[in-house]
Amino acid sequence: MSFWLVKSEAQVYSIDSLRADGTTLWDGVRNYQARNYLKAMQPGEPVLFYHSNSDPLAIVGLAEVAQSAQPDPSQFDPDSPYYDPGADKDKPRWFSPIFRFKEKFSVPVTREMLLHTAATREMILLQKGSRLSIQPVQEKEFEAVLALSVP
DNA sequence: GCCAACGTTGGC
DNA sequence: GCCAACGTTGGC
Repeated sequence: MSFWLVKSEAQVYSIDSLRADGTTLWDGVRNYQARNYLKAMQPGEPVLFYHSNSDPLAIVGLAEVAQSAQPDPSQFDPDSPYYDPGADKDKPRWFSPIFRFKEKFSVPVTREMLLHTAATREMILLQKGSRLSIQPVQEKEFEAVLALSVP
């Protein structure tokens, strides 16, 4: 069982968008390391949902993997901003799991809180220059985030 | 708005 | 295969 964190800009796709949709195909990721993590995700695994480029910067809720990765359809769509002319239908380059909404935290777990908590201070999210939009999270970090989300 | 940290591209 | 130029991410 692995634990994950995904980043999303609140103005683009927020935890409220996910709650409204119920489930969503996580398309458009065009980074190989992130792609490898997406492919490793298994149904039922928990996914922390982080708002980047937002105020507050915070983990705002919890999702889970509803379905493991399938070829990302946007790579084949010339009208999509995520179109990849180098992608081959027989050998897709990019993959998308489906996430399911679980909960929106009543208390957003802010970057500030994470930095000031011993158990979360070392998260990849907080490392200087880390731009990975899909990250593995240690179990102890995951548990600490849930604890912080309880008022 | 700035800029550091990366990832990617393309000329050689 | 190197590396400079460029584009993007994302915190501040």
